[in-house]
Amino acid sequence: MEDKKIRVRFAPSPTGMLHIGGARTALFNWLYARHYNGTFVLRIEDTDQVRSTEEAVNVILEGMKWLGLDWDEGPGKGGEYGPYFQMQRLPLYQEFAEELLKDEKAYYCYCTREELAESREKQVREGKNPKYDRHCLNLSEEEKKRYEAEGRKPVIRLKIPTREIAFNDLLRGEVTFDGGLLSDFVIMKSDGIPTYNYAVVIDDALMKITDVMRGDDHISNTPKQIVIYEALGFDVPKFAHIPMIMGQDHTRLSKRHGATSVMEYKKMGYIPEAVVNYIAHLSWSSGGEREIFSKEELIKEFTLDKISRHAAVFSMDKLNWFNSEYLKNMSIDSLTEMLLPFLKEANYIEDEENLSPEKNEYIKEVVKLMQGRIKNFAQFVDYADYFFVDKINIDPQVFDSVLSKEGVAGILQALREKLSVLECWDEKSIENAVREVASSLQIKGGQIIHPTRVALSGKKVGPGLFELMVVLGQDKTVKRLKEAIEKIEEAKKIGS
RNA sequence: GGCGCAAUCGAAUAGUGGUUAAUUCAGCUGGCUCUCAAUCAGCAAACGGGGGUUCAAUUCCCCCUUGCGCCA
Repeated sequence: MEDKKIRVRFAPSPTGMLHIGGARTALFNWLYARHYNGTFVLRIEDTDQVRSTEEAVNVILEGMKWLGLDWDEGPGKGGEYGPYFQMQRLPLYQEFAEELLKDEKAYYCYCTREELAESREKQVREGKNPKYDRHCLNLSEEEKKRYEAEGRKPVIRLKIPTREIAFNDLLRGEVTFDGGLLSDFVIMKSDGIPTYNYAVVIDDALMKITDVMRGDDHISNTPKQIVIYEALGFDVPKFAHIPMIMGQDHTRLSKRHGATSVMEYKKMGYIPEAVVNYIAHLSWSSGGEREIFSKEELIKEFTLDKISRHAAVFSMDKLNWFNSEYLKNMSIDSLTEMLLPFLKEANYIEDEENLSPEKNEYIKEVVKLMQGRIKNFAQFVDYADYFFVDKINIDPQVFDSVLSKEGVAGILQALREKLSVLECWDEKSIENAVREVASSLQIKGGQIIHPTRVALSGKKVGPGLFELMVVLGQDKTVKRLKEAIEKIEEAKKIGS
C-alpha cells in the first residue's frame, strides 16, 4: 500500500475569501501531489447553507488559478469520484447514515435544544465534563413515534466507543485521545444536512484520499473522524497536520491584520509566484540557505520532513522582500505588461489594449526608473504618479520643508531659463546644465537638485534627477519649474 | 473548564549529546550617491523555567509556564 498513488485534496468552505492560511494549505497539498506525481482534488464544502455563496466559490477558484494551483479533479474539471460539491452529495451521506443506524453504530436523537442545555448544565454543576447523556440511545419504537407525533425532527448521533483512539500523524508522531471523553456527536442534522466531521469522512473515503493534509486546528477533530472511518469499514488515510499561520500579534490571521485574502494581494500588485514562494516558506524550508524558488523547484524540494511543527507568523516585510526580488529579476517588457492594468485602474492611461507605441515606450522608460524602487505595483502607481498626471500634487509638508526655503524661487528660475534653451535633452547635457547653474549661483548641487525634484515630482524621494528629467521631457520639466515658482510666489503673498 | 498541539534572535527558518548556535527579512552604523531604492561592509539580537538521564544537554525524558487550537 506504500506505493499506492497519492491522492490529496483541498476542501475549502465557500463562506468568504480564499485566505492566506487556506492558500498555504492548498499549496502544500498541491506541492505534495506534484512532487509524488499524485492527484490533487479540489472539493467544495458548501453544507453551511447560511454562509455559503456561489460568489465565494468563484472567488476561491479564481484565487487558486491566480496562484497557479491547478487541480486534477474538482469544479470545472470533473473526475470519477464526483460530484465535488457536498450539497450535490446529500444522498451519499444519507445512505451511509442509514448503514450506521442499521448496524446500531448511530442512533436517532430527538432531544431539543433546551433539553440538551439542561442536561449540560446539570453535568457542569456536578463538576463533570459535559457530553451528550445518551438519553435517546435506546428509545423504543413507541417512544420515537411519540416524539415524532410531537413534531420533533430527529438528528442522527454517532455512538462513540469508550476506548483509546490514536493515529500516527505524519508530522507529529502518535497522537492519542481518550474516546470516553468524546460526546456522541451529531452526524446528520434534522434537515438532512451532514455535519462537517461526518461529511468530510464520507467524501475523503469515497474520493479515495490517501493523505489528509490540513491545518492543525483539525487535530482534535481527527479522533471523531477515525471512529466514522472504522464504523464504516473504510481505510483510514494518513494524516499530516500542518501548523497554522498567525498574524503579527500571534493570534489567528483575520481582517484585523490587513490583507488576508489572496486576491487582495493581486489587487495590491504582488506577483503570484512571489506570494507562492513566500507562503511556501511558512512552516516549511528547503533546509538550505536559498529562499527563492520557482514553482518547479518547490515541487522538487517539497517533502513533509521539511515542515516544522509550530505556527508561523505572517510577515508583510518578508513578502515585500520576496516580491521585490521577483520584480528586480523581471524583464522590462513583462513588468510593463503586468503593470498596465494598474495604470488603467488609476486612470493614468486610457486603454491598455491599444496603447500607442510612443506611450508604451514612455511607460517602459518609467518602469526602468522604478524597478528596484518598488515593492508592488500599487506602490508604483503611488510613486510614479507624476509621470502620468498633468497637475502634480505637492504635499504641503514637503512644500514647506523644501520649496518655501529662502532663495528657492530664484534658483528654480535660473534653472528654468537655462533648461528652456537647452539644445540637447539627454542625461549628460542636463546634468552639465544643472551643475553650471549651481556653480554660477555658488551653491552646492544638492541645493538645486532637491527643490527641483520636488518641483517636478512633488516628492522628496525618487529616481536620479537627471534621468527623471530625461523621461519627463523638456517641455514638462520647464512647465513644472514655472508652476513651482508661481506656487512659491503665491505662498509668499499669502504668508506676508 | 476538559482534551490536544507547540516552544531557537523582533519575524521566518537552520542546526548539534561537546559549535564562536548559522542564514534570510526587519532594525541599527558606515561606504557609494542629488534623495530614496538598490548594492557593499559591519553591528546588535535567541535556545521559556525547573527537575532528571549523562562526563556533558539548546538537543533525550518528565513537570510547570506560555501561546494556539478543538469541544463545551
